[in-house]
Amino acid sequence: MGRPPCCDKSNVKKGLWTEEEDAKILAYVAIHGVGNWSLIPKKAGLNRCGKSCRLRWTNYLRPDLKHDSFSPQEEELIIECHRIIGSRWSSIARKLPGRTDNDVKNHWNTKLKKRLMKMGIDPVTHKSVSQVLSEFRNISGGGHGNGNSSFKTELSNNSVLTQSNSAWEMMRRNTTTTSHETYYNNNNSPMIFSSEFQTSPFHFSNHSNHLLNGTTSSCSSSSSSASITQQPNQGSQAPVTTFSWSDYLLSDPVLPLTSQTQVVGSSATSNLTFAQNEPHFNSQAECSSQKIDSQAVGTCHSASSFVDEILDKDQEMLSQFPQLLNDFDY
DNA sequence: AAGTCACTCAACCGCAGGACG
DNA sequence: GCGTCCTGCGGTTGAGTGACT
Repeated sequence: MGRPPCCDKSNVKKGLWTEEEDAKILAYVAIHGVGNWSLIPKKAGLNRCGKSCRLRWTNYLRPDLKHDSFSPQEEELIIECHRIIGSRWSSIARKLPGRTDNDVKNHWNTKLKKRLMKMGIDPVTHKSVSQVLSEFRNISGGGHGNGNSSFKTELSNNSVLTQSNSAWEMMRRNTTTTSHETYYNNNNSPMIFSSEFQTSPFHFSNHSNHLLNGTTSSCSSSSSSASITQQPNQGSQAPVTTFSWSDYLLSDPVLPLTSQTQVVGSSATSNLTFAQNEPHFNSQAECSSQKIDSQAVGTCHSASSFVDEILDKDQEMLSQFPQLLNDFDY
């Protein structure tokens, strides 16, 4: 037995709103404020579903909304947030004053997604197409020939995102603090996250400008705009371990921490700057988001061999199928 | 000028979760 | 604990519009 409809849909108007209807809502809200949207249509004299009224208000009539086009800074923030947390539009919209989740979602679907595709970046994973294809080939080929198939599967399943989601929620809950929060993955690696990202201006890298200008950078360097800061060596080399996808799921924060991987928001200039204390981390231009993600979720050193393999296969594919990327059609 | 296509964006839909009695 | 109501959310749809043929 399904839930009853919120209103009698046969007797309510649907479709575009008229100026008169807008005026009624605005007049009602100006006097009574928002709340209990199911009653507002009746009280405001509207033949609309309450849900529709709420949507009209939140997406269009709210006085704090911007109705101009998205700025390059806003676009960059959307792309970066999407890379981190995926299609959680309401969370992304909260980073953009005056924008609604609907605005952000529409802008992503109509502009930003296509822009990334044109640049050869998979808009879902934010990895280069060649990387995605390479991973797909490894997965569909059963991962034979190496011992890291579980790790590959993990990558394709966005467990990085799983962690980042948790980071994001933490960020959302701490809108005023500038302290660093720490949480842990299943390797018991503390991940330090700066909630300052909440309020600070966005940091633009050269790559960001490439994104915004629609120019194409090399695939292997084009998929992340997060600044990668190499920190000085901080202790011993990370141990080499065997990965499985579950190793990258966020664990209960109350579990003890033993290892040292950190994702740190830089305190001064950048909201989305990740720093690694992994001693072998390198931030060369060839470092793809794959590499960044790998390191963000575990021990860089352990992941790097896999990443190197990916990049090698990338080169191999390019040499074998030079037209592949140019001809790739979404 | 007319028809077609592609794009944008407002609006809808259904589900999930919280609040409350 | 359960049912109901309300709100929030993400995915999807379709009307409107401009570009193109």
